[in-house]
Amino acid sequence: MRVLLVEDDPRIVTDARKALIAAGYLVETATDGESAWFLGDTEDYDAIILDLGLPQMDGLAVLKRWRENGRNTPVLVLTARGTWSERVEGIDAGADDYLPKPFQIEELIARLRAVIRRSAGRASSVLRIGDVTLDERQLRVTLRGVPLALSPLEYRLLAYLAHNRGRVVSQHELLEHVYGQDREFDSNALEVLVGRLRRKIGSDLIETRRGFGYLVPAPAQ
Amino acid sequence: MRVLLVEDDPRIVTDARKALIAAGYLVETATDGESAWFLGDTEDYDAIILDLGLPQMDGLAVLKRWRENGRNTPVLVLTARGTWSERVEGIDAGADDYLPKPFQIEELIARLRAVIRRSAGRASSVLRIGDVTLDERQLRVTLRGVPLALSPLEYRLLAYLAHNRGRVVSQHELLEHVYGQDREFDSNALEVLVGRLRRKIGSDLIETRRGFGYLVPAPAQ
DNA sequence: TCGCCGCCGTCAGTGATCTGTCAGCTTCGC
DNA sequence: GCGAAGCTGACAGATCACTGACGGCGGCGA
Repeated sequence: MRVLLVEDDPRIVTDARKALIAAGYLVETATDGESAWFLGDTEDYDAIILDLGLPQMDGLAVLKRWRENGRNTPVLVLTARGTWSERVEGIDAGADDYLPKPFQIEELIARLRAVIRRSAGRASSVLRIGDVTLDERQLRVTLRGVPLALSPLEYRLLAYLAHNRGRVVSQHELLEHVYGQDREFDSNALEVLVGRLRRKIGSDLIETRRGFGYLVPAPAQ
Repeated sequence: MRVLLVEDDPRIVTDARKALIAAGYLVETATDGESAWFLGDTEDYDAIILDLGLPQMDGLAVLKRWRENGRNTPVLVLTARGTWSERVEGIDAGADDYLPKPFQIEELIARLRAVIRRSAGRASSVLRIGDVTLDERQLRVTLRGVPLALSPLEYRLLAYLAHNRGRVVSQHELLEHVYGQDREFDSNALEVLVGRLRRKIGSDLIETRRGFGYLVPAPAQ
């Protein structure tokens, strides 16, 4: 975990740095707004600890510029200024958490952990099967980067097979999971569906195990 | 954005409710712990504002029971009790933020915005979606810099989709968060609303995932 | 109090898409 | 080579979402 500490008070820098390193973080520091902005904009940190009272460029301005540039590195704001309007501004500028000075170093570290943990929860789940990418949040399927238009049933079929990659899935099981409970077996609807899906994603991704079901092979190791 | 306000002081309820509605939120209220717990456990809110001093069941107990049931709706805790230990208890019970009484209504709203934003993993309170800018602080929506006049429902719809950018949101979920408890499922009101919103913001911002719902695509990386 | 206006739900029509069925064909295992 | 299993193209009914029109309702100013 790599952390940028932006603070101009040397005493706080020394103390916080020591504690952060002891807590297992890789710490880099900036002591003025200009260099803080540059580092935060060009380097990739897991979190930034930002003091609002800075020489050269106000911390709030730094934060706003990062956010305007689309940087969403989690930022923990430190401030001595306790009025509510300042706090509102800090919050609205895009701070992820807020810690008034003076603070216990333990609380700083606890909040930093929390901020990083929250930001880690944002990762989206994307499955890759050969040339096909399946983004479950966006319900988006791409083939070599080209978006595919799958129907709801086709999507569900693919998603189920992808989740059970490396295992042969029976037609019966597929019917249950793709269509739900009330499904008749005396139809070839599923076979038709598989065919339509194959035409879109490439016919080699889904293998047929005659008499048993279908299979998306596990990646070769 | 749908918010549950749990508070027994009628004065605060009235004031806060008015301000929250003016800020574009869909507000539902509970005045005692029992009903608060029930609503928070059964309905889906984007955030909950919870007063700790409540009749029937202590706010802290309510919060703990939600968390024990796996509910992780962001909770903003209000309390008159300002001691350090109470605050720690609130945080330990699973509060996402903490606001001591008395408070300015502006700070309440700013913190609410922040809590919702963080739960969505978003950094800034100004959302940009293509040519459209949504400033939640000012309740302003612009298209290429030109202010747009959105109705309350259109605003809530856009805000909810924008907050859930990159995720497909079902019609059912949208009805809940835009219309609240008194929602009807056998109507195409939502489709009409989407159509009206699209006419104002441009028809390509909100994608339809037939059979699944709507989506504001994540920014291209 | 009246009338205007904006908001918003309803409804019906439309086009597009989805999907089950069927018939005929291919493939596979034996 | 045979039969069963699976595949495919064509078709049509069902479903879904979009749109324009209409009108009820409430707020607001005269």
